[in-house]
Amino acid sequence: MTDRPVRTRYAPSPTGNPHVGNIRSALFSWAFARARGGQFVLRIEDTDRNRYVEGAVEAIMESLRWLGIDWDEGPDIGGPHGPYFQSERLPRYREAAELLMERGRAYRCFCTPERLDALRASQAAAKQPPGYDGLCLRIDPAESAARAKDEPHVIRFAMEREGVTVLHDVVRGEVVFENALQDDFVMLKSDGFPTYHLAVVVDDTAMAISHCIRGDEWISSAPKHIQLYEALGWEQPAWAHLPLILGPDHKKLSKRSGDTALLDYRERGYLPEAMLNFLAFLGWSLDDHTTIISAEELTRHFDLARVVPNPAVFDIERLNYLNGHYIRAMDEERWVRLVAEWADRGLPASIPRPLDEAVVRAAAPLLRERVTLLEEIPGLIAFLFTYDAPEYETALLAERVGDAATAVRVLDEALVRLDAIGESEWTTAAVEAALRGLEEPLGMKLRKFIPVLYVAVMGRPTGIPLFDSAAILGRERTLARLRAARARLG
RNA sequence: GGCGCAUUCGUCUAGUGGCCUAGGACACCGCCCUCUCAAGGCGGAGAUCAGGGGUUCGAAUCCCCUAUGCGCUACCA
Repeated sequence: MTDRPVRTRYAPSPTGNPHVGNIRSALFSWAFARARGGQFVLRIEDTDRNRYVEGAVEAIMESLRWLGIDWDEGPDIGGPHGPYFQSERLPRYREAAELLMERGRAYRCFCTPERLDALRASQAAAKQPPGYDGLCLRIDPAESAARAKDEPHVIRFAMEREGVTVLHDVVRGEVVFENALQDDFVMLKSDGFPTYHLAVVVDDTAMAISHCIRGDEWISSAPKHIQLYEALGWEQPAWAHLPLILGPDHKKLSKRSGDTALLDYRERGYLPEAMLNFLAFLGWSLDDHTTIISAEELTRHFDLARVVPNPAVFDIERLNYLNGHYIRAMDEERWVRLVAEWADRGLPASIPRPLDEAVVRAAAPLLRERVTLLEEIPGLIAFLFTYDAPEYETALLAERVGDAATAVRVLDEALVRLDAIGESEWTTAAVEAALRGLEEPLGMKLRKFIPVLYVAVMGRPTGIPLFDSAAILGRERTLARLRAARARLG
């Protein structure tokens, strides 16, 4: 079962933007294949024409690429087991269905959706377990074939009803299912498309998938797949059902329990390595202390044996921490590029483009320790790109020092000292020296009065370091802002 | 309702009979550092291992029962 070469796959349906839970499954499948020197396949399960969403395939590939998950075979690059769209593999499913009919393990069902609905309703009313009642199973094969010519029908799999079906799961061990409780599920729909159950078995076999790694929501249908493998006489892959990822409400992560599309996180300024690191430890661990891991290390050490069985809550705080960590860890050039990109994207249109590269470059190192999400960048440096300080409440000037009179003294003294610095000597060090010199005459610590100047210069009492900011702004703009603040106080 | 899975600090987890008076990380609190805010350093609080029975010299680790949570129960995946 596991002595085959390792081949795993990620097989999403193109029904929208992939969610983080889904991508986590892709990540584990990929990491496992890479760790074992195997292959990773991307297959698109587009068997439900009603739920197909335009652009979803592109979004799936974009999501994987963003995290650096690469595939060896797939819809875009082809491969020896193509095609990789299930909608293009219809004959294979029909072939399998027919083989099963010949073997007496499948039958046509002519029941209408209405009858099925009514059946379910009456079963529910009678507190009976829902399931097909086998009406069409009793139709004579000859009659069935005749009716099939012009009557819409599906093909159902005849589940074994005696005994039990045992799932040997890599993460959960042995799971036993009572066959008497099973249902003759539809495997080929009336439109000729297969349902997931048939398609996954046919394709995983055709594509030589060695490990079926998927979310835990699939575990209840595992007996369907196992019986299909047995009826077809094919070798099962090793099974691994991954724990679900829960939202803050402790329910399976979905649209209603918060935003979950992977790419949304990119838009908000999360780094791919932070997301990958975060996802890697949702349901898996390397050892008793590692919390930071790179894609390279993950693909070297990942092992299904260390996947835990219990569901994990998606903790955004942890993701935020990791994002900050990777921002601080990246090399200087990349950081400058990111600052430029996000500033350009988020700064008001009133600021002329292209943005002053020297300012961006000077501000970048000041931003590094203060940014958690890239989207915070514009707000922190907008004041560097305008002549005047951003709008602010005048009262803010005096807030930290207690009273307006003190704020006035601070501004007056600062103006005198700063004004004494010549245009050519205007540097961070000079500004710092001048302002530190204020402690004496003002009779208070720098930390006590400096918030006044922060507000005057950047419109807020907090932000990137003031001395550097003043240096970047230049003598004229800095003095103008201090004078403007002084004027506000009368 | 039925079936299935799960249950260690608020959260992610370590732990496979003695190394556990349960370790790490995020978040939280305090101190230090400090031009604000952060970042960083140091320290703290936080889990009677869901509850109850067993087995054993000894259990978070093995067995049984209960509770709770979640998942599935479609011609969706």
